[in-house]
This record gives sequence, structure tokens and C-alpha cells, in this order.
Amino acid sequence: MAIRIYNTLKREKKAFKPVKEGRVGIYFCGMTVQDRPHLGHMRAFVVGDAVRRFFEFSGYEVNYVQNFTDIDDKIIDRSIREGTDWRKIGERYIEEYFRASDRMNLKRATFYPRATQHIQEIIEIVSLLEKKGIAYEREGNVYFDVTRFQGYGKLSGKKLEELVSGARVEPDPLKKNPFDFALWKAWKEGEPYWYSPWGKGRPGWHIECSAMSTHYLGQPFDIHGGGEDLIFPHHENEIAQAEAARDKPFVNYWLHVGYVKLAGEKMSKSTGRFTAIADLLERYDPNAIRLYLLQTHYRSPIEYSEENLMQAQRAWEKIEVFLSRFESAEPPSVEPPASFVEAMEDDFNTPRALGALFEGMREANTFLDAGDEERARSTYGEILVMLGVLGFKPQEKAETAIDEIMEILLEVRKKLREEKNYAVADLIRGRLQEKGIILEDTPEGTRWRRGTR
RNA sequence: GGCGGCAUAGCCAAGUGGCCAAGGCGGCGGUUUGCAAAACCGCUAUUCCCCGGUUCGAAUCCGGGUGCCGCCUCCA
Repeated sequence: MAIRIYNTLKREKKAFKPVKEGRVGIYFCGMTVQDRPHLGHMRAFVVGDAVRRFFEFSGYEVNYVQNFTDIDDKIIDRSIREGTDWRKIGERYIEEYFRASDRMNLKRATFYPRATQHIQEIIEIVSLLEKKGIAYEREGNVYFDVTRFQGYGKLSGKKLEELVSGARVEPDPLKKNPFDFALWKAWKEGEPYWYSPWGKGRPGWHIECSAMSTHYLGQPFDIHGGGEDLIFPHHENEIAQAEAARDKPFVNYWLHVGYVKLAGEKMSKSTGRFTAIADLLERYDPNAIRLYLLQTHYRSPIEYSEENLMQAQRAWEKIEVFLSRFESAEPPSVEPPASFVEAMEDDFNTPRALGALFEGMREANTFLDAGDEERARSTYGEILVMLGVLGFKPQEKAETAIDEIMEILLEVRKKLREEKNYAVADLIRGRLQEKGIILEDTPEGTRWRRGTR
């Protein structure tokens, strides 16, 4: 069976066909680096990561491109407000992004292009649009004439007339039509600039993605992803720019990730209502956060709440406990169960895939309890593959002083238990639990782990 | 005002015409244990927001209603 993807443009789920057999080009809209990365960003990127890993698992060679838009109005605003160089603002949040990305075990993209490093490609596509009479220059600004692109609105399902009637945009006297958007913005005192055929200036918002995605992946390319909030105007405008400039389709599959909501409303940078991923990582295991994000299908909204995160944290601990039972076992090379693969092939249905994973755990435990080590190990191998495809990475236990101390403590406690001094043995266990260390007495001896209970 | 989405157990969440409505968290009972923990077994939605309709049969399709959310402005 083939991978089926829901395409926002067609509003249907369809079997994936790559532009080039055996390869897939994915452009995932990254951040405009004007503020800290939050849980909403992370949701989109975790989904992108799982999609990418599943393609790789399915035998595709994946070219994964994720941009940083490092020049725009908000970055300039912030730079002026803080009195910091605009480049430093971008660097700050890009660094924070990579720290979070690594802790979340997001596989590194093939390329991380930045708008400011592709000014040349941007100028080329704007020039092309101007030559064709689709873009026009006004006082050093270049605008895209939306009436010159037939398909305008096809992604977001909007019609130009409807947009105009419900317009909330400030009428700009330089624009022919209020929905024309800036491809190039003329320089203003105190702002960064690059030289262009239209004088000093800088790129508008949407153009960098049209320029960079096709630069790295060709046109058309396979999959363009991002948060749902990018559908309009960002992705709509990307389509207009790329297709009008080159008279060929831009993207074959549009994949959009649902919102993370905060107290019933959308989490958003612009309102300041967001939960920074770095703050969350201080309180939760990155795998628990990933589990929390993947237990809902990517197109449905997720409600942010500490309780839901706690549930995911517990579920993740269940997985860790499971893995610790097999620590010494050499995992065999196996295929994951069909139910898992089918779930993922069906528009990346990670909740169903996780169902298969948990069922596998139960089976493996049952085999192990029954003494059927061979089947237990084989099922354990399947679990490892599934965890890997979904991008989970159990924390490696670093050998530290605490291990040595625990060893001594467990030895002493063993003596106490042999002497049936349960009161003191239980005291040790109870006090350790208060500090987040759980003891488990098994017939083979006592294990310890970090956990909430 | 225009367009779109969602409503499934205490909580999270799959399921889009037909075996007992996946799975996770929580709870209850049991096996096991010195007691716990972990693990396993059983129970925890006779019913899928409400009202009609189509059908032999619907959570799933159609019509109406209610509630919540999103986009139309910067946003993953």
C-alpha cells in the first residue's frame, strides 16, 4: 500500500506519488525568528519530523528543507525597541530553536536556508514577475498584482471579491488592489537593506519561501508543510508568486498541521499567549512532549494543558519501564506490525500507530512473563522500530555518582529485607520516592528508576 | 458579514455504513509481592451533542438545531 496524504489544496486524501521515483522533497515552513519557539511551533516540527522519518522508513530518500525567515517587519521592530542589531535577534532565536530541536530529537533538516542568504534568488523571481507585468513597482516597492493570477485563493478557498468585502486590511494608496502584497519593500531610514533593481530595500514576507523552496527542491516539488495559520495569506501568496513567475505548478501536496490551543484559543506569538518550548522542557521529558503531540492526529487541534502533559508523561514512563525490562536483550532486526505501518500510511495517523505500539508492549510483557523470551525479544524489537520511526529517543543513562550511591543503598536495603527489617527498608523506599526515585522489588532483585510514582 | 472545521467514557483520543465502539491516563476488583512498585487478567461509553430522515443495518450518509473553534490582519 502506498502512503496516503491529505492535500489541503484538493481537500482530499490521495495516494502519494513523488516527482522523482524513490525520492521526496519536503519544504517545511520554519520560524520567523522574531520571538521564542513555542509549543505550537514544536507541534508542527514534530509532525514534520515524524512524516520525514516515516518516508525514510518506507525507503524514500528525503530532502528536507526548513527555512528561517530572518528579516521582516517584526524583527526590525524588535531590534529598534531593544536597541539590538536585527541580526542578533535572529541569531538568538535560531540558537534557542536548535537547542529545543535537539532536545526534542528532531532530525536535522538537509538544509536550513535563511531569507537573508538568498536575496539573489528572491530578486530573480521578483524581476521575473515584474517583466511579465504581474508585479509592479511603486516608489521602490514592488507589489504582486493579485488580479493577474487566475488561481488566487485556490488554497485557502477564498475569492478575491469576498476578501475585499470583508477587508480588514489598511488600504495602501500605493497598491492597485488592497490584497496586492509586497514582494520587495523600499528602504526606510534605520532599516537594513540590500541593493536591487528597485533601489535599496529588503524582501517582503512570502517571497523568500517561493524562492528558497524551489531553489532547493525544484518546481514542482512534492510536499510543502506548515502550520494551519500559514494557509492564508502566506502559502496562498507563495503559490501565486511561484506559479505566476514560472507558469507551472508549485507544490503537489500541501500538508497543514492543526493548532495548539491555550485556554480554548489559538496559541500565538503575536498575542504573547504561548508556552515556550524551552520552559516546557524543564518540566517534562522531551519524549513525553512528543507523545503528547503525536497522540492527536496532526490535523486536529490540541488543547494545551498541564493535565494532558502529565498524562503523556505517565504514558512515557510506562514505555521507559517497559524498555528497562529488556535492557540487556539484543534487539533482533524485525519489521513493525502491519497495523502500525497501515496507520502511518493512512495520512500519518500517529494516534493509531501509538495504539499499535502499546498493544505490542502488552504482548511483549505477556511473553516475558510466560518465559517465552524469544517471542518477547522479537516483539521488543518491533517496539524499538516503532519508537524510532516516531522519533522517540529514550534518555541514555549517564553513569554518575548517583549510580554508585544507589548501588550501595540497594545493597544495604537488601540486607535489611533479608533480616525482615521492613520498616527501615520501606523508609528508604519512601524517602527516595519523595525525591523522584522509584524502587521496584522483583524476584531478580531491586531496580530503580526516576519517575513520578 | 463571507468561508471552513470540530462535538465519541472522569480526562486525552482513534474509528467515516455491518465482528463485543482501538489505544493512553485515571478508577475499581483480581493474580503476584513481606508490603509496595512493575507486569498480567477482568470491569469502567447498551452508545458516539440534540431532533428528524435514508438504509435490512449509522458514531459513521442527508436535513434541521445547539455549542465551541479557526481563517478573512502578523503567526507553526
